[in-house]
Amino acid sequence: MAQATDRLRRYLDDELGECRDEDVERRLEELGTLEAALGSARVNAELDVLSALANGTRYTLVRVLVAAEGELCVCELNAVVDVTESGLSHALSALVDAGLAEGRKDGRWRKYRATNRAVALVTVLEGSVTDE
Amino acid sequence: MAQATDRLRRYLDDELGECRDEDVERRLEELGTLEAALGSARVNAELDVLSALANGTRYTLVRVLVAAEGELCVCELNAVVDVTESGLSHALSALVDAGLAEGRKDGRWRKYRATNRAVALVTVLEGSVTDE
DNA sequence: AAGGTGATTGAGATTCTATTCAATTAATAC
DNA sequence: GTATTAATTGAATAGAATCTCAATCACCTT
Repeated sequence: MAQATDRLRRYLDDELGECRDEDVERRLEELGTLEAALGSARVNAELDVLSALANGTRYTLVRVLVAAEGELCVCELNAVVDVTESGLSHALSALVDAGLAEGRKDGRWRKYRATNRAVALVTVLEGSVTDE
Repeated sequence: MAQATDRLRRYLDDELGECRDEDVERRLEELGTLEAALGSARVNAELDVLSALANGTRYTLVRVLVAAEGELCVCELNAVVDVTESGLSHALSALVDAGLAEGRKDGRWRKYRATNRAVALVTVLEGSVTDE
């Protein structure tokens, strides 16, 4: 950290024309403010969601559930991803934990649907990756 | 796949009251359509973006760059993440590859900024993870 | 040109993740 | 009750991602 601070000092010296200890302190505080703007708990929550989505199997499931605009049975989802039944169950469980899917029991079948969060994220991803 | 199809057949039999071969075929095709709605190339592109974001170091960088609303020097970014200079460089490189950041050389310093894509995604993530 | 500094790159060790197999739970049918 | 099927859970392993170290490139200053 000390070395990084040295470099920052030289940078500020370059930018400001001069650089005193207080300039470095101030800039470090500004950067810390940017970082802490929303708190690490929130960043971690967002990271959990991103991590849940960042996998081919899980993202495919989310995409299909969003496209379906309603519930799909596990046995149906099994046809769209290339994993074992167990792998599918793990994937769905992770999506539920991340608030991206909801499941309910219907007799001996179990059905899942996409949450609003999933719909919002898929929509933005589609849009933002399109306008390449 | 054959076994999964058997289960799907029993499910459809349950849902429809009866189930012929063509019912299973039709449902499989419907599911395939949902999956292929946007093409795997596009899904892969979206997955690349998600993978780039789904890491503490990189997501923190994106959050800080978005919050900064402008350029930040590598030497400044070094103060907000807890990795070596090398690790920071790798992280920034991955963000650029994913279209989440842009870098430019400014004399002997190098500066990065968030792209519109990054702003859009961070905004939605903030919003969707808030309304828990 | 030489030296110093900012930043990147590639390789390797470590750490995490995704998937499968085996076992278990839950629901229905007999 | 027992059997059968749907789905989940936990443990183990194979594979991928992340980080650091060392070396290198790029730019500025003298």
